[in-house]
Amino acid sequence: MAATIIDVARHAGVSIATVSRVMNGTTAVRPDTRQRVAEAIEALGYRPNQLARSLPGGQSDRVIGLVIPEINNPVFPEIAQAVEHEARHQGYQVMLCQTDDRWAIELKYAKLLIDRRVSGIIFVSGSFSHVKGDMEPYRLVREANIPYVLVNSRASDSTMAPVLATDEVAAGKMQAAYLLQHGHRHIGFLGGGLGYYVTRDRLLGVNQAMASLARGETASLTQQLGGFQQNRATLLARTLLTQNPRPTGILCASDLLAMIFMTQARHMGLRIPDDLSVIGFDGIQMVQHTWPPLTTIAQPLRKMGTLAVKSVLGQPINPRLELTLIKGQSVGAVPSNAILKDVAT
Amino acid sequence: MAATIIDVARHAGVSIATVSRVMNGTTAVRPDTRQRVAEAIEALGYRPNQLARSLPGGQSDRVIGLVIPEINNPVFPEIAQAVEHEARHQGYQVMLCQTDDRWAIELKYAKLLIDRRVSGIIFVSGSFSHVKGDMEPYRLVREANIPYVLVNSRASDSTMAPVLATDEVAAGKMQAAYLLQHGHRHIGFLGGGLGYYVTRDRLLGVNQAMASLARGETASLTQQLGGFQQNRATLLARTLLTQNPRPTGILCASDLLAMIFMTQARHMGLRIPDDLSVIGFDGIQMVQHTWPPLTTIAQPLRKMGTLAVKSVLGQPINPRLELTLIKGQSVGAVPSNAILKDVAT
DNA sequence: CTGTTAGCGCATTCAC
DNA sequence: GTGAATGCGCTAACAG
Repeated sequence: MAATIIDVARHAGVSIATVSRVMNGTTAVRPDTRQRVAEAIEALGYRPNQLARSLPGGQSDRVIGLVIPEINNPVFPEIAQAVEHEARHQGYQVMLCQTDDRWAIELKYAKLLIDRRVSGIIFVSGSFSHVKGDMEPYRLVREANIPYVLVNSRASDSTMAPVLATDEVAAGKMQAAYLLQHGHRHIGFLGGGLGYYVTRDRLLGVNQAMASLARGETASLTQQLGGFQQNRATLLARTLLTQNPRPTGILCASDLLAMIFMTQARHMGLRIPDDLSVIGFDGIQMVQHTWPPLTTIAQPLRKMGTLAVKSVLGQPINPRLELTLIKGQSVGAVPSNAILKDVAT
Repeated sequence: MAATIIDVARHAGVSIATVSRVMNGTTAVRPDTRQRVAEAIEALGYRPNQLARSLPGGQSDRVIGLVIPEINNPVFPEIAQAVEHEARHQGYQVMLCQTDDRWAIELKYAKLLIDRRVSGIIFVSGSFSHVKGDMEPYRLVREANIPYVLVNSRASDSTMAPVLATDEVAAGKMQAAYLLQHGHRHIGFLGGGLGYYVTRDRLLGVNQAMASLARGETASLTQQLGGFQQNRATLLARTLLTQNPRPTGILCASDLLAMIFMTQARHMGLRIPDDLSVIGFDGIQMVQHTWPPLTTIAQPLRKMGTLAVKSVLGQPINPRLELTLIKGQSVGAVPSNAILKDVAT
C-alpha cells in the first residue's frame, strides 16, 4: 500500500542506497541527485517505515515504556506529563502501560515491552513497592538488558536498579510534625496496607516525630490501613471518623485519599479545619481547588518524571528529591471540644 | 545480545521454522519436538522480537496511538484509562502522545505514528476541534490508510473520519436550562474561544434555552472566552466575577474551569451556591470532591474511550453518546440581594 | 510433521 | 558519489 524505499529509488532512477543516504544524510550526495530523490519522495508521499528501520540497527525503537498503576489517580498523570515532555524533547515516544495495580498485568506489560525492544522502562509504584511484591518483571527486564528505573517507593534489595523516590520516612515525619505543632495529640493515619514500603516508612517517620515530643508529652496514633482505591478509601475514612474518641489530626498517605477523606468528613457534618485537621501527601495540582485548600507535603512530581526519562536513557542525574510543605488551610488548632463532641452516623 | 530464533533452533536441533511454529501454534508440531523447542526457549530466555515480527505481515504493530492535548486536565486521563483498558483487552498497546494543545506537535505526532505503522489513531480534542484548525495531520493519516477517529468536538467537513462526540448544542442547552430553572436570568459563560466548535455550539444551545423562556421573560448573557489553560482561566474567572452587575448563574465549558472558577470566587469571598451558582461540563470523577459538589453535565467519558478503540479497530459501534445531569450542590436559587451586592477586589 | 527458501523495508558494508 | 550485495529476526509459502 504505502510507498517503500524501492519505489522511491525506481522513481528517481537511483539505487535504494542513495535514497537511504539522502534520508539520513550519512554520506554526501550530489546536489542534483539529492534533488531528484527529494522530488520522488515528495511525489510518492514516501515515509520510511520505522519498524523496518529499527531492525538492522540492532534494536532501539526510541520508545520508552511507562508503567503506572492507574491513569486516574491524579498523581500519575502529573508524572506522565513530565515523562512525555522529556521523552519528546529527547526524540522518544512513550508507551502507556496501565496495570490496574495488579502484578500479573505489570508482568505482562514488562514482557510486551521487552519483546518490543523498547529503549527503557519506567516503573511507577509497581509491585516493587510492595514488601512481598513479585520481582519477576524487573528480573526479566534486567536480563533483557533494558535500562529501567523504579519510581516512587522503596525498592527491595533484590532489584538492582536505580530508584527514584523521596524519603518516605522524612515525609511521615514532616506530616506528623506539622500536626503536632498545631497541638494535635490524637493522630489518625489513613493509608495503604503494611504491605507497602511507603506505609511502613511513613509510619516510621510518624513515630519518630511523636517520639520527639517534649518529655511528658504523649500522642496517640490510630491507623486505618487498607488501600488506595476509591471504595476502600471511603470505607476507611468512615471508620476512622467514627472512632471514639475521634482523632483530631488526620494524616493521609496521598492527596487523593485526603480529598476522599474530606468529602466523607463533610458528609458527616464535620468541618475542616474547625473540627478536624487534615494533611495530605503528593502535592498534586488539584489541591488548590479543594475546600479548604489542602495542606500537604509535595513531592517534585514533574522532576521525578523528567529524571526518570534521563535515567533510563543513561544520562547522569542527581536523584535528590526534595519534599516541600504546601500550606493550605486544612490544618488548624485542636478544637476545644474535641473530646466531648460525638459523631453522628 | 538477546537470543534470536536462530539460537533457539540451533539449541533445539530444529529449523527456525519449527521454532516459529511452536511459538505461534500455526501448524501442528510433534509433542516431543515441541517440548525440546520449549526447553530451548526457556533455557535461552528467548523472547521474540516484535519489531521483526511485524515486518513480514505488512504492518499492524498492534499499537494504537492516543493523541491528547494534555495529560494533566483530568478529563483526558479518564478517557485515556478507558482507551488503555479496551486496547489491552483487545491485545493492543497504547502510544501516548501529548500535544500541549499545539498543532505543530499534533502534526509531528501524526507523522511519527504513521511511520511506526500503528494500527489506528485516536485524536482527542485536536486541531480538528478548532474552526481554523490544521487538517494536515488527518489528511496524512488518511492517505497512509490508517484508521482514525476524532473524539470530542465537532469535525470539520473536510475530514472524512468517524467522529465521537456528544451533542454540544444540547449540552449548552441543558446547562442553561438548569440555571434558568433555578431562576437565574443573568447568565455568565466561561469557556474557550470562539475558534472552538464546542464554544460555538455550546453558546448556540445556551441561546436556544434562553429563547425558549416564557413570553415576556428575558435573560442576559455575559461571556468570558479565552482558553482552557489554568492561567488564562483564572484571569477570565476574575474578570467575570468583577462584572457589574455580576451574573448569578455561571456556566462553565469544563469541570476544570468550574473548579478554577469556584476557587477564584472563594478568594473573592463569594459563597456557592448562596451568592453564585455554577454548573460545569464533563462529569469528571473529581467533581465529587469539590466543595460544594459540582453540578455538571456529564459526558460518558469511559464509553467514549472504549468506543474510540473499537472504532479504529474497525468494529461496529453505536456512536450514540448520552449526556447526564449530575446534581451536585453548586446551583441554587438567585440570591435576593444579587443586584445590590458589590464585589470586593 | 518438518526443513528450505523467500522476502518484509531498510541501513550498511563493500567495490566501482 | 553511487550501486550491488548482505543481513536484521521473523513469517509464510513451498517442498519433502
